[in-house]
Amino acid sequence: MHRKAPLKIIGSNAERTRLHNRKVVLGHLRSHGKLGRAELARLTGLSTQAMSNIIAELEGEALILAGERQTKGRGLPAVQYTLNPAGAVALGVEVRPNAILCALVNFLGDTLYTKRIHIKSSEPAVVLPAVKAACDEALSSIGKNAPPVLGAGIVMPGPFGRVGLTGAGKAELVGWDDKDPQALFEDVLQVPVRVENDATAAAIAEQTTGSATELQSFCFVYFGTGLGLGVISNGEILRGAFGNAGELGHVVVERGGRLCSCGNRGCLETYTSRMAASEFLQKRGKSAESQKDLSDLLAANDPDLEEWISEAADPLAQAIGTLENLFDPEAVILGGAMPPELLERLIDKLDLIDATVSVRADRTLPRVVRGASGWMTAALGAAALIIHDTYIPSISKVA
Amino acid sequence: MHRKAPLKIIGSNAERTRLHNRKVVLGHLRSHGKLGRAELARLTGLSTQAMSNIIAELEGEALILAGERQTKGRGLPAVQYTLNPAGAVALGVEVRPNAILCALVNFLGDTLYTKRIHIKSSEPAVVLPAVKAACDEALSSIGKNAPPVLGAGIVMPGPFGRVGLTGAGKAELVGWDDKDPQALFEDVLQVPVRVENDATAAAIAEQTTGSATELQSFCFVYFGTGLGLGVISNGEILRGAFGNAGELGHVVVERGGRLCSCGNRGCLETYTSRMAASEFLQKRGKSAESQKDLSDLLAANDPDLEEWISEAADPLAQAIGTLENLFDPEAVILGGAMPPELLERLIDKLDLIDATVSVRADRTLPRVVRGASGWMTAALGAAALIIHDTYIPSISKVA
DNA sequence: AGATTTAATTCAATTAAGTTGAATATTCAA
DNA sequence: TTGAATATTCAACTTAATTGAATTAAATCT
Repeated sequence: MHRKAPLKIIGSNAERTRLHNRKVVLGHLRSHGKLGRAELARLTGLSTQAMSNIIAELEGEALILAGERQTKGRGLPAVQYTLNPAGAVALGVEVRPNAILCALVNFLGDTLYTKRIHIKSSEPAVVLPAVKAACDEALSSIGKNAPPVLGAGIVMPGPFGRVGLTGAGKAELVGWDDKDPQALFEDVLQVPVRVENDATAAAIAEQTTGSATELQSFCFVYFGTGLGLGVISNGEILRGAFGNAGELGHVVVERGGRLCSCGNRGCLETYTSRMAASEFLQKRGKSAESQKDLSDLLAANDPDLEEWISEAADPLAQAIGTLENLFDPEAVILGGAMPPELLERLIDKLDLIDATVSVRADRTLPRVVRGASGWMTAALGAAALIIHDTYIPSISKVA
Repeated sequence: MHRKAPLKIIGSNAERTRLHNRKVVLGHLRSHGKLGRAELARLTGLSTQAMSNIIAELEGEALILAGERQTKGRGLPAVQYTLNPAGAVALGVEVRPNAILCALVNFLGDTLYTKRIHIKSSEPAVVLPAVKAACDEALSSIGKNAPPVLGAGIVMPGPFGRVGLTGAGKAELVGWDDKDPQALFEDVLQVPVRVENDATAAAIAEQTTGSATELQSFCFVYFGTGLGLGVISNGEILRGAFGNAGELGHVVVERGGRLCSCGNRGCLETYTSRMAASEFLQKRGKSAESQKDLSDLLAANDPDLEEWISEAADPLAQAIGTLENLFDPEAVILGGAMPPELLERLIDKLDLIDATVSVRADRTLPRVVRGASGWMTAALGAAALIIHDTYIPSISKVA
């Protein structure tokens, strides 16, 4: 993940074809809810016979469930298949300098279990066993005959690799510098592991269970410690060459503006982020370290918080304009570790740029919508990422 | 292209598998130059026998050429295969309001023919026959027993669809509003057609024959009428939901800055673009409408042009920082319809932001490099896009 | 109500394109 | 000169698709 692996382009054979087709079927079932074999055959461009075989295989593994026959006009009513929520589970873990957040989700991405564990050090020797224990507990929470574990998604603070953007107010993990987190976690957990950044994971959660289930292209602005961005474009995750794409917090919105901890001036995250809010409020003698603090202030119509929101909205609106022009998303979603009401207020205050490629006559969605938020967002997203991988073939899309 | 087509995710069968594998083989041959069957089998994860069959097929179609056996240590020396430059050709067309630029390239993307044709109107009824005639002439220029034509890439001014970013100094084509250019061109030319925006096409040209042949992820800043951006991320073209991604010219770099024709203030293209340069120089009583004018002024060390370059470099540097943080590319490439020397000067003047995710200890490439430039860039890129499609499977990448 | 049409699904046979293992050719190294 | 290493081909086999005919059940027609 943090080293640049020259991407291997490989050939296909019968086995990989079947694997691909299984994913294609699961993906269609996810987005349509329920479908019959014949309909699936049409959607996928495969023969009904092939579809029957694939369906039989998936049903045999309990990944899908046969439902009632549904009559739709003439002809034999089609047996409707749906994803089996209990067909599989996935683990999600967010590693922070002083805590581990662990989540378990079912095959639809719905939350089954969450837990927060305090850690004294973020070194691998401490983190790895703690994560192992947390995952074991999560799995035992759902009883003995648990469904297969598809894997574990791990969220760690980026950016990855030795980049000139460290100490940027980032919650750095010590002791992980020259380690390969994926290999280490895979070794300890004994399931397939994927490591991602928080914003991307949260974006996938949004697509799996949140407000982006219908979207193929969107930008997810993630309020974490800093300000991250997860981009899904035509169904694909945008990672960049080194997995560091989406460093929205350090996009300059004001030349020569506020000094940022990264050394530059005018970074978005000095205006619009949890950190920016708490610093602003601290100057007014108010503490707003936790989400609850912010919620309370907002509920009390605190004028200082209102003032911060107004102040933060402009740079954010400008940045959103940039995202629209560069990524041409269907919508921009705001989420993460901020109280939902605060995000709503922020969205209300946005004075969006009125000429970007996203200003279209035929829009159905608002340009900016609120997404899922809360402290577990990233961990749940990490788990959703694993589910996502079982739906999304790394393949043949046809316009 | 300009309507949002819900992307179809389809299954695979034996036929599609072979098609995929052919592309995989061609792609490896393109990036490695020459390879033997066994090596190709290893790279693609296929059996040597399967590779032999695929190679035989491709050789039969004259898309690849068998070369000398090459000894590499022990064992039977492997027959080296290369792409056959004369194996196929592709057409590229750029449609502008008053001209059509037509190009023909060989299977490696090398230029075989270029031509500029003046048109009186940009309406379909005028453009379509003119393009047809231009393409016919291009093809007849290479003689009677010409290789197969893979298709035609068409570059037309974006943005596509009815967006709120029109009249943005854009060279608009009249009469194309509710038309489907792809279908129209396919109908007239009788070959597969792809429609793209100029910046993306130019980016692909850069990857096929320019300075990005080794890159999987890069941003191509295209100086056209305005300022465009083509993004290739992990080998995939970033298009956005409606094909309008990369509208770099209207990214705001200065809040409340210069008034742009789009109605906003502070758009990058009001500072850094051909338009901006000619306006600047016009105020100083100098004309710089053509590339030649700019070349001449630069050769003469014109102080006004130097001043413009200095002035244009800062906003551009800031925008490049944004691109780095959002896309995490291997490099940012500057190219398009600007004299190469001017691009060099501009790059020299760039005072890049010194803390972005692209600032890495282990960089091998400069953060910003100059790419191909010239008036034909977009048309050649359109043709390169067709070549690109025959190399790039829409598929299974494995990290 | 009974016949006909339509659509979903399965059955049986076929086919495309891969894999596997043995055989052959060519070179390097001892 | 002989044996090991590597590339390639030959022949047999396997996987997972396709095709066309048969079966089932609902909707519509007479």
